[in-house]
Amino acid sequence: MNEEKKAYDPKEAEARIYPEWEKSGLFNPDNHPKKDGKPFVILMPLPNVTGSLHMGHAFQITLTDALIRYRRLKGDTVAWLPGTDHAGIATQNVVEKELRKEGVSRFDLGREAFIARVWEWKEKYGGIIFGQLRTMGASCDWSRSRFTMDPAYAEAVMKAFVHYHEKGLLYRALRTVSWCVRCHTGISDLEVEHEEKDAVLYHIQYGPFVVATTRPETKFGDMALAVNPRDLRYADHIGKDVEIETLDTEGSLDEPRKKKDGLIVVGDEAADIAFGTGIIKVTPAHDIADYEISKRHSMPMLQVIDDRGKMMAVTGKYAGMKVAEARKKVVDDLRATGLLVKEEAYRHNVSVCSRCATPIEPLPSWQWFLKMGELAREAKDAVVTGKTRIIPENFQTTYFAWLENIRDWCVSRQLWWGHQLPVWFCENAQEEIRNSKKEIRNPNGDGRYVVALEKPGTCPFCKKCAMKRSEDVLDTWWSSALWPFAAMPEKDLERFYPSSVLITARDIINLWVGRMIFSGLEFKGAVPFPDVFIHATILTKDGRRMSKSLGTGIDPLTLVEKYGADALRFGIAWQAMGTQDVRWDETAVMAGKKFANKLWNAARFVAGRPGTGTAYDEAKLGSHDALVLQKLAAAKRAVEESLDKYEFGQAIHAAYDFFWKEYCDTYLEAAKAEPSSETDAVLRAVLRDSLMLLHPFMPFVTEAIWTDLPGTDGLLMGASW
RNA sequence: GCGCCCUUAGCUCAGUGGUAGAGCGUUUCAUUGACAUUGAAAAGGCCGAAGGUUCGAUCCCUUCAGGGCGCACCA
Repeated sequence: MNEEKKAYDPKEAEARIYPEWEKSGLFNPDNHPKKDGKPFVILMPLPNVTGSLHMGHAFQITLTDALIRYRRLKGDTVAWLPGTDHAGIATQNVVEKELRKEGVSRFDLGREAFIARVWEWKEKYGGIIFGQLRTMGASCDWSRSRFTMDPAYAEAVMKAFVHYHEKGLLYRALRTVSWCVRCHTGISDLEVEHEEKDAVLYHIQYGPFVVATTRPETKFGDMALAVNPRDLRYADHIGKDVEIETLDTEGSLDEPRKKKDGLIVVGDEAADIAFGTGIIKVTPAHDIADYEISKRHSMPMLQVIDDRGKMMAVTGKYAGMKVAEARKKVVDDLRATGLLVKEEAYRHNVSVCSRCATPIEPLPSWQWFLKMGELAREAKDAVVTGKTRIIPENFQTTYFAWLENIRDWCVSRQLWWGHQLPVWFCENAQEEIRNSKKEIRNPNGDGRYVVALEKPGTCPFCKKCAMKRSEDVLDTWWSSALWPFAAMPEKDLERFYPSSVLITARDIINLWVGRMIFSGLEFKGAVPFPDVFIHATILTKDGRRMSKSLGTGIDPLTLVEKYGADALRFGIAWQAMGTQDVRWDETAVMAGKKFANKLWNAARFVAGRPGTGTAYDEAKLGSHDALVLQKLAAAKRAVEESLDKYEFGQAIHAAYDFFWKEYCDTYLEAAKAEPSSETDAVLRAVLRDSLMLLHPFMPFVTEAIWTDLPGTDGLLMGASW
């Protein structure tokens, strides 16, 4: 320690110490002196390869590393397993955006070249976040890092697909699904978000009835009208055709005309007597609820909007218009022909793509679905029976709500970046479809395919074609669901599965945690972790969400630059009290910087005392000495108890209070007044233990002091609690 | 719409069935002595509102107000 340096210099220490830790090999449990302890394993929630460190990561890394370092000191065999997620849609979007700047689309490049481009991008930027995690002091076992598209990982992904297919849980179907016209893919229910927006509820004349709808432009795909069977106003019409007047799609855009048509009236509980006029126009191709009604009544469907969000040929003169434009025109024409009865201002939830916020366009398409019934039941049971605890408990509600209303998981995506499905189609069958007159939008719409890890040698259907691989890829969450075990060597699997606790954010409880739970049960016969700790979300000081697009984000790296990594970690842990959202307060980080300095200077004082090299004799202790030792023991207990309950804030408050008040302000001052060699020895011993108490939260400064403290050898991170 | 959570000092948050706590901020005093990134002290709160239970409530119950979140196929 440099005697002349009165202030702690985090930059110098951090730059020096992290490489020392890495060089020591202690991050890897196999090199750790305590490699035969009880395994303590944490799976890192996979950052996207598109990612760079944000406050959410910083929060999670701080808490996880605190626990990891604590358990390592306590003598467990600790493994914190890092990795990155290929993040299908997110990454594809980023690279497409980059291409757009060059004036090219992915279609200009073609699939192969585009994927090569994404890989290039991944190689260049995919590891950036790991460097940032190092800056934060994360003590991960980098030697065990995995990427969800590593060859071994890809193999596990493919095997899981084949497994579910053989078990009859995976099937292919033509369904109206949530579709993003911008990302150009179907997405799952969990990737749909709802935004409250102002809209207009149009009341439209349908023969003798009036129907209220927010989407008049889909009327060309109407297959029926639905009323509630208990609705006395309409009950007599159920099962009957009604003649209606509707817009004529022929002719010129300038001359709106009416024509006669017929629609059947069905009785269905989905129709809410109290809403609108109580009548639904059933448009199975463009509304998921309507699709479900259509299934119950065996109706056909007619697609009128295409996968780019444009009106299709069947809409005649409206063909080619974008949805918004078509809506406006259709409303004008309805008004001109007298079919528009009323317009009503209406505030409702609009479904948007969670990736790009584009309004969802429900469309019929061929997709693969994983049957959720049995898997969901098992996933629920795991939490009900306590095999996995969700902490805090009230997040169980989120989990159960999802599992109880769950629909089959749409796992296929019409993207290029991702795990291509191990599905092989008969080319001749596809050719037939292309030549047939039937309107089948997806050329994969034929049943002649094989699900297999390897491409079949001969086509079992036509015996001559080469067979063509499905162009779809898997939902990115399919591969992350396998994270607790995929591509893990057998030797590691024995020790590291199941892991000890998962520390993650609440927005992926269902997207990720739930899916890991049923995948773990399915493939390993055991839940992947006994505890799931859901940490708080960090908000801005005025209570808004931190978001890049709103410009409300705070960059943790800037804070590290300004105050040091320990200070940031301190500030985060200090505020991690309950699980209530945290309104970010930078003064806690400043307090952390001051505290690091306090530690540093206390150590300088102790180093300057003559008697610190020896052990103290308990018999010779004075009352101050005994008291500080007693307070230390209490603080130690408080830290242990708090960390065992994932109460990080409470833990660091206890350590802070002890060190600043009891040790520095009280004991150290008393030691100045009545110096003795026993006191010097106690000063040293208590400092040593304090460093250990604080190391999980402030690893750099404690390590820096430890190295120079008499009576310690090796690194603090490898020491014993 | 249903469900969950929050409301305590100027700010961000702890906390307990029985004189209210921390960090930061504010005020006063101390200064070459580990640290001014300091020490000592002080000011500052009818613990969101109204009822109820209780000998007693900031804490338990009910209702209300404000804020947040989750879920939902109201067209």
